[in-house]
Amino acid sequence: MTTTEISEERLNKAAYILKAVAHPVRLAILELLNVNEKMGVLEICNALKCEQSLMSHHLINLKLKGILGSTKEGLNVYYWLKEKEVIKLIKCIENCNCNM
Amino acid sequence: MTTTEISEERLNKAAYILKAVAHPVRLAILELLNVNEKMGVLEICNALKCEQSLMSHHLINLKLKGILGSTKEGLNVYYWLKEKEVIKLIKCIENCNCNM
DNA sequence: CAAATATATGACAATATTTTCATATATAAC
DNA sequence: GTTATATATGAAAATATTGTCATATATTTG
Repeated sequence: MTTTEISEERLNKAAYILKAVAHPVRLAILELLNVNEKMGVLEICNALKCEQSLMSHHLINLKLKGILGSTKEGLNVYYWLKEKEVIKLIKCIENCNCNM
Repeated sequence: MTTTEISEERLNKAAYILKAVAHPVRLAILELLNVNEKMGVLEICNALKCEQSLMSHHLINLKLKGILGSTKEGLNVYYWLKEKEVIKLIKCIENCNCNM
């Protein structure tokens, strides 16, 4: 295995995780769960004005990548921010002097 | 203008910039230009084994968003990393405990 | 000016992501 | 068990991104 291969794999992984985060609704989920510790799906839907099924897709996407955790309690499923590190990505972007 | 609107705009912008970065070749460009100060297009193509036209598209994408700068000197166009802050995004992702 | 070189552009195809919708599943309440 | 509620799932449509190719433009060299 060459150094280039390792590096390529590393960049693939980084891009894969960055892609998961690079969506306005998913960023909003992260900020919400950074503030709120633990929230049910409908709670998140209401807070972000996003339809339930679409929200499920987003939440499962983030969970799959280890960014969120979830637990079922009765009828509700609660999600939380497992990988707090990702909040720094948003802070970092906001420090940038980039154009829209 | 409500707080929610401002926040939505802010998240749209953050997602937009994160998307620009969330690609293995574009991440590689950033790392290369973080180390190299200033590079011509063909130099970058060769270093990253990427076809010229595709590389132009990537470079122009990053430049459009203010992440890279460029200057023409004779036949060559040199690109550099204008927004060094974005390198922190990669570092940040590498500190995360996320899954592929 | 013709030829060579470096880069950009634009249209299009290929592929991936996002959204929607209908429905499935699981649990709780009656 | 029937009904109501919360969430997940999967297919398909809508949309966006990525990659390819042919060619345009600009500059230099002979």
